[in-house]
Amino acid sequence: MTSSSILSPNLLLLPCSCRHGASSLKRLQTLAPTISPRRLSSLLLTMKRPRRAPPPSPPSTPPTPQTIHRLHHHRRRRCCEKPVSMRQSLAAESPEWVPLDLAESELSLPLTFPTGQTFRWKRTGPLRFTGAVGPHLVSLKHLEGGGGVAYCVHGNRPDGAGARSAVLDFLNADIRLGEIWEVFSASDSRFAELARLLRGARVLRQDPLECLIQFLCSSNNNIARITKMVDFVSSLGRHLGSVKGLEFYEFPSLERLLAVSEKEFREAGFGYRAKYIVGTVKTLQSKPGGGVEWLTSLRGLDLQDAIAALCTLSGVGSKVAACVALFSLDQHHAIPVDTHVWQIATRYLLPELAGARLTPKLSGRVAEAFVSKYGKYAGWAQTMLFIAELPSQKAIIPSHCLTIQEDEKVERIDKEASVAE
DNA sequence: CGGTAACCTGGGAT
DNA sequence: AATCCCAGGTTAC
Repeated sequence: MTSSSILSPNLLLLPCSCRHGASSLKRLQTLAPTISPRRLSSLLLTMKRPRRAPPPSPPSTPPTPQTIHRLHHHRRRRCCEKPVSMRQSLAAESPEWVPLDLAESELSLPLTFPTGQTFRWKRTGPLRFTGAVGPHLVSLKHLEGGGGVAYCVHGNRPDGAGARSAVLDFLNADIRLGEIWEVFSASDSRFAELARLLRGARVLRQDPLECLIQFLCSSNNNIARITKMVDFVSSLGRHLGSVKGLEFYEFPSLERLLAVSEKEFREAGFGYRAKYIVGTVKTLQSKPGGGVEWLTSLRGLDLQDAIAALCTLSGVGSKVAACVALFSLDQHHAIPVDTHVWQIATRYLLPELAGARLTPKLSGRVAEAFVSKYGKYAGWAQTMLFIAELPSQKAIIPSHCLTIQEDEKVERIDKEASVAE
């Protein structure tokens, strides 16, 4: 989301070159292949790691590959399920809703799903969203009276028993939002004010391949078309069912994606991103042990190494890499810096840079500033601040909390114009 | 090395 | 109606 989409029409005079970043890492690697990835990343990504905090390692969610995860679920605890006949009769019209043990303050669906983290979940009710979690077709909804969130599994899959833990894993349920926000709020009064309004805005823990392909589609693109493209990719996967007239699919495997040509992606409207996807899929497939395994292994790396590794993939620059790292690789202090985050940062974190244009180097400084202010969960803080600026949240955010207020637009334009002269 | 134009496409503004 | 601008950027000069 760039400033203009938020601020709308009269920012036409803003220089658009601010989003023309050079990417660098990949190019450097081709120019200087002898330099190690670690060295490269330190050259390009000045992002600091939190000072004392060791990487978080939630006890109940080890970095197990998703595939093993599924097999695991497949094998256990089938005895606890209801008889198949009963489940079948129930599922068609009135699915069985099971409460998740998550307080309202820990998960707000409208503040989590339609906020640009994933394009695969669809709104299937006022307070209800539906999507795939691995092989499970799941709906989530808020219970009435602030009773938290419940889920249901559609389609009577035989391994439905694994759905609950898969959903909790996907929701990053081991991370206590209340606790980390408390820390942010203590040192940041603006955060504290927004936090009250945006209670329950979480960072998801998506499947890495699924996340990567989605954000590969996102570059220099708009939400509507990204969604269309992601829908196309999804339709290559196994059909899981339909809810409220919407079709849902398991995300296609790497092997399935490998079978799609650049031409096919282009014809499906991917534009130049077709090349990126085909290239990335091919590179992944060539990794020893398999691309999925390789991606998952990035969960265990330091942030800078994970980013550097992702940036070796075609079409992945620092922004996409940070999104994948934050939304799927447990890199809680990854900061996806776009022009919008830039606006927030130059106003609240780095006022001395106000007016400058966003370059890769400065984007590194922004990330650094977020991490030194918010610590090991800086990415979560950034996500909440980002959500606050979304047009869809405007209604619930008082204007004095917004980075750029209505009456400032004119001033900004004037400033830009005078700079240009 | 740091800055810039080019890249697909479709919707909305001028 | 034709044209320009823009969209959660990355790549190649």
